[in-house]
Amino acid sequence: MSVLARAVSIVRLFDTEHSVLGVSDVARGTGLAKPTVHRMLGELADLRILERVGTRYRLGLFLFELGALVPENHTVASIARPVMNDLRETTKGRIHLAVLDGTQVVYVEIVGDTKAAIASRVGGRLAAHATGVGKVILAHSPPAVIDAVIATGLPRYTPRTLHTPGALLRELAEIRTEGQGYDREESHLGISCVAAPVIDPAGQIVAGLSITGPTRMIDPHVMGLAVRTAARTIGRQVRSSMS
Amino acid sequence: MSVLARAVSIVRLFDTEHSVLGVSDVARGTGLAKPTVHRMLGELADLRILERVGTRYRLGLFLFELGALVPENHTVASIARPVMNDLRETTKGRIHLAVLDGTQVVYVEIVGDTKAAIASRVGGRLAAHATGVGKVILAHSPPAVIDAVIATGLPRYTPRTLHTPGALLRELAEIRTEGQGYDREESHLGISCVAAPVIDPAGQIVAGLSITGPTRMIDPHVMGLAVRTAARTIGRQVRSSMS
DNA sequence: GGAATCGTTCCATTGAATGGAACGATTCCG
DNA sequence: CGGAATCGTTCCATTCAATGGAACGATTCC
Repeated sequence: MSVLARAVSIVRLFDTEHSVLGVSDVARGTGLAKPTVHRMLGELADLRILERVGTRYRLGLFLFELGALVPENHTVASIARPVMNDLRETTKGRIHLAVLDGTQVVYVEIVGDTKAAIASRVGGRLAAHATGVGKVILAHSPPAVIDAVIATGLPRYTPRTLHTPGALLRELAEIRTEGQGYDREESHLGISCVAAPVIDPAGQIVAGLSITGPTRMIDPHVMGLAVRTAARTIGRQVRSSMS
Repeated sequence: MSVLARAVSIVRLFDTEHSVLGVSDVARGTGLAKPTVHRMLGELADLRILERVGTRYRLGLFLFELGALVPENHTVASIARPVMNDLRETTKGRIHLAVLDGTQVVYVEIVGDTKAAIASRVGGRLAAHATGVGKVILAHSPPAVIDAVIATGLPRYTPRTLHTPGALLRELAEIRTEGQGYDREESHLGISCVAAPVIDPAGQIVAGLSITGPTRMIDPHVMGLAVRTAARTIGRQVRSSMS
């Protein structure tokens, strides 16, 4: 196993539930020997990837700086933020911007009350087939991308999650026709959204944008036009290549 | 030189001006042999730290996900955002939240028009002594921290930058007395700010908060109270340990 | 107060990593 | 348009960065 792979396996252990870890925690989590972990944690701290706190470690500021430079954040999210703020003001919903990564979506920006019952988190991931933003992205993706999602077995998150290939493919066709998609309590019970695709001037799907909230507060007919308009505004300003 | 150090030297080459780089670019930038760079870039791509685009590379989404978990972002910035939004609404300024890292401040959140003449960027750095947020943090830091800043030689960024130890120390004493600090065109000509310290319930300085804008739009007397109040609100909600 | 677990150090051994040489592919420029 | 320059890529003999068992003192737990 390479040194880089070992280092990444260490860094991956840190998450919202485990923000500070010690040598033995990491040795157990990675299966690496304690002296190896000890030496590697020290080196990651020297490189500012981790930060030492007493005898334990946490993720370091350098990762935040690098994260700020990743094109999805530096370019797409930066362009989207003002439009998302406007959408938030007019709809009072929680506005999500997400990109596809493999078979999951990663939330690159969220505007609105983060303490609500909705579990999404900037940097967090959810299965694409179970989210509105994910389904609008899939609707504009090549067949190989859709096949990969279907190959995950389409696990259910609520009883309303689409879990058969037929149901998903019909839904995607409908999204293409209508220009917008929905999460009808498919990722969380009680939570719904209206979503639209963010498409760049070259015609490439870049992200999904959605208005999310408690089901009783989401009016698809009224909000669909708003989110599609906002998605268009964002798409027009995103260059084809996130470089 | 260790493998991790080499990998970090590669990743450090990517910035706002160089978002996509090739094998030879990286070999020149790091001094590493091309086969070494080629193999390492491939491995960083496999680990999702970088992403391959044609025959070149860019920073990968995994770094964004890690960046979202860094406590300064996940905890401090998340707590601060709603208050910063309010401050933005009432003052029309650009609101900065920054933490100290060594002798520089790193901007962990910025609310307001990012296209303005102000060069700050989330994830970006500036010398602490030349910024309002930096000086309010220094005013509440141990002497060793201040000494380290003085040891940098206090470079000037504009003719108004405080560049002698005496001037800086007097300014820090005044900030302690008054409870707020200023950037009087010290980092950029034509740009000023009013700043206040974010102090947690344990009495520890955590961050600096500021209202920033063209000098003519910054009224210290009126805005000082607002930013100090906002900083207090944020400080009260931040736990002592960012864990 | 003793057992369990922590973090830390040492160093003989190992295999991951290196980079010069060479190659085909692509771009540049006269 | 063709040759030079530069690109990315592959090979593999050689090297030294990295490993982890053993052992230790420190700290925590019961």
